[in-house]
Amino acid sequence: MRYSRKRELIMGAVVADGQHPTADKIYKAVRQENPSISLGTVYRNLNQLAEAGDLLRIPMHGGKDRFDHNTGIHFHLQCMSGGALEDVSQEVAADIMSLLERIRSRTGMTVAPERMQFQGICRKCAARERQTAVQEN
Amino acid sequence: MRYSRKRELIMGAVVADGQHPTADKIYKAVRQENPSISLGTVYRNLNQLAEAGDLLRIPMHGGKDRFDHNTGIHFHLQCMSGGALEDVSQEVAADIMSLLERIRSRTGMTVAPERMQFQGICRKCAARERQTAVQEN
DNA sequence: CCTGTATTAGGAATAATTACTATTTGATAG
DNA sequence: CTATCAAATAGTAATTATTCCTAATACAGG
Repeated sequence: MRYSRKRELIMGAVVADGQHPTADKIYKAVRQENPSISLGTVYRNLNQLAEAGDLLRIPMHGGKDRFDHNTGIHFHLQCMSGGALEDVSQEVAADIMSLLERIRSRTGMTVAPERMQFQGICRKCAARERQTAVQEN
Repeated sequence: MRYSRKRELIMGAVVADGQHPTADKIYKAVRQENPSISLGTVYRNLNQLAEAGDLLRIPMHGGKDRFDHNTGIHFHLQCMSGGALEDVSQEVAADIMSLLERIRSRTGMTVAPERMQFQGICRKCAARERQTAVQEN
C-alpha cells in the first residue's frame, strides 16, 4: 500500500470524527479539505484501511456501514429506538470475552469479538421511554 | 391480516425448509406449488409474518436476509468461513441470557435477545481448517 | 527526469429489497 | 348466491449502499 495524500486525509477524518462515521460522512468531511476526492476513493481507502487493520468496518443492518478508528477490543450497541451506534461500556467487556470463550470451549464455535454487535435500547432512549410512559399515565 | 392461500404456502415453505431460508429460496419453493406467486408477494408476506411474530427475519451482513420458523429464544452464528447460518447450541443459551441481563443491570443498555447474532467459525469449518493445516505441514 | 505501477475521478453496474398500480381475491352482508 | 369493498397480488419500476470499470494521474525508485 503506497502512500497517498488522500488516504491520509480519509484516515485523519475517521480519527477526527471520533464517533462511528459512515463512508458518506467521511466523504463530506474530506471534501471540505479537498473537493476533488470521489466517493469511490473514500470507499476503497476505508476498505483498504480496514483490511490492513488500521480501522474497523462495522456492518449495519438496514443502513449504511460505519467505520471506527478504535481498533482495540470493544463492543457496539446499535440502538433500535434512536438508531445510534455506541460503544458498550468497558465495564462488561471482560464478561463478554469470557462468554465467547465459554462458547468456544463448550460448542466448538469460535466467535470473533471484533464482529460482535448488540442490538437493543441504549441508556438514553430507555430513559426517554420511561419518561414518556410516566407522562402518559 | 386476512387469510390468503399464498401466505399459507409461504409460511408452510419456511416451516418445511427447517433451516434458515432466504426469501429467494422460499420464492423458488412456493413456485413449485403455485408458479403464479411473485417475489414481491414473498417478501411482503415474510415481512408481515415477521411483524406478527410468526417467524423471525435475520438480517445478514453482506448477503440475503434469512427467515426462521423457530421463534423461541435461541441464537445464531454466521460462519465467516463457510457462510452458513446455524443455531448456537442451547447448551450456552442460559449463559448468553445471563450476560445480557448483566449488561442491562450494569450499563442500562437493554439488548434484544432475538436480535443477537454471532459471527465466527462454526465447528465444521474449524475442523476442516485444522485438517488443512495439518496436511500443509 | 523517466518508467512502472498504485491510485484516482467519474460514472456505470450490481443486488437485495421496497414501492407503485392496475387487477384479483377473500370475507361479509344483503 | 351475488354484490361490495378492502386486502392481497403480479409485474415492474425504483431505491440505495456499495462495488466495478476505465482512462487519466501521481507516487517512488533508479
